[in-house]
Amino acid sequence: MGKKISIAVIRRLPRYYRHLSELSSMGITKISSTELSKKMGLTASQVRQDLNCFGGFGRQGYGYQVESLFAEIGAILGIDRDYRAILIGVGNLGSAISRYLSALSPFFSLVGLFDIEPKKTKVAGKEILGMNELEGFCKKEKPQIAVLTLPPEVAPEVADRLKKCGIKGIWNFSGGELKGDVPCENVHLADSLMILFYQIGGEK
Amino acid sequence: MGKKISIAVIRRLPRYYRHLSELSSMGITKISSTELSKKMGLTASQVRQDLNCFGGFGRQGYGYQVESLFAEIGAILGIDRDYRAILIGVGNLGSAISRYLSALSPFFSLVGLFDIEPKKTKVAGKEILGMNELEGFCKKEKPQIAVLTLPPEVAPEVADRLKKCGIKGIWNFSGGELKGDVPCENVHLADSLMILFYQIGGEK
DNA sequence: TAGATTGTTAATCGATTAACAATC
DNA sequence: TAGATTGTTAATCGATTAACAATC
Repeated sequence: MGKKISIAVIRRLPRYYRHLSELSSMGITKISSTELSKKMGLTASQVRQDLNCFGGFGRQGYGYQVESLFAEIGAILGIDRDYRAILIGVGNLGSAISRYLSALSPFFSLVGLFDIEPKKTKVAGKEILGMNELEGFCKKEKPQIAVLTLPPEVAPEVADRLKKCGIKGIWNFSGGELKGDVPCENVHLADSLMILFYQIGGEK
Repeated sequence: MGKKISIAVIRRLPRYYRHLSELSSMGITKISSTELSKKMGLTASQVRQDLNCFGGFGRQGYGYQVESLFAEIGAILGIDRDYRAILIGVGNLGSAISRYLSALSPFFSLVGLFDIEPKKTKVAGKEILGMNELEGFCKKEKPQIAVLTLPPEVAPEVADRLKKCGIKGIWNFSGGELKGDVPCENVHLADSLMILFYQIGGEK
């Protein structure tokens, strides 16, 4: 019904969320689009356009209430709901991300860890299951999110299995690209590092 | 002199690099803009526009030579040069990234690890130095890149010190935003996860 | 009321797509 | 040569910025 929200706007939402959180913890209760835009390195116009995609959160002649805007953006992003996730590929990166996610509890629950070779040692207090247990586990535990910290060669195949398991979103660290209709956020570390190389290289 | 390359194009370069690498390892020697665009989910026009920002790499009536295009893009990104880096903040994520970077050797050298509390245990075969040794170390070892895997509160202050140490680029995992003129690539894990939440929430 | 600042429409800018002449 | 496909210019689309009327 309403006009579609562009991906560019969505990608700015977590930044708004972060800056509003900071303002809030500094005890600031109201902010104008101009002040917020300066803090964030945007134009005031853009701030107002962005926020108005979702509704009139401000008050003319006054500005925006920090606390309520923060809550609104959190709700739009869907921070509040309780997410359940599994992680597949418990190598170096997988272990680190596991601990990172475990620390987000109770808003976020990492309910299972999987690896091609199940290990005796626990990570983030959880045992590591073998890939053959994936389908059974998902049937029982119903995670919505799968974190892929595994090699790019196997990512597409695992993604297919996950789709059949009812996974609703993939956080992909594999470095490969996943096609298919399951929503996916890619964290391409190698790409990011290459872009840094380019930037260092100079503007040419 | 030539027209400036847009950031949108730059961000696609690592993807081209990745796909060309794959084609190359499959033994494919030539590819047309149409074929490459299909593989990557772009338009053929865009592929030609992108590549032409840097020069006429193709041949009319034929297409692009996979191997040489791969090499060209690598050179544009600056993959070849030998980078030296330090990493600051050897927690879970820092340890994992250290090991990731160590595996890139010899094209990339992680020469030093730092933490507020220097530890006895080595990570990725390297000892962990205290922050007071930062300036001296940089003077001697001349790293160009600093990887920040530390809390957002301290990131700006550390970034300032790094600038004075002659650091040319920052790979920032802190979750905070760095202002200043040192080129910086941000890996915002929390932001990425929130965007996944939004996508799962549905299109509205 | 007067001043401030939003919400929203219009103008501008830049990036993507389409078209086609050049040429291998 | 005829066919294919690039390089490049022109057209379109979408996102950002500017402007201003609405209103707190």
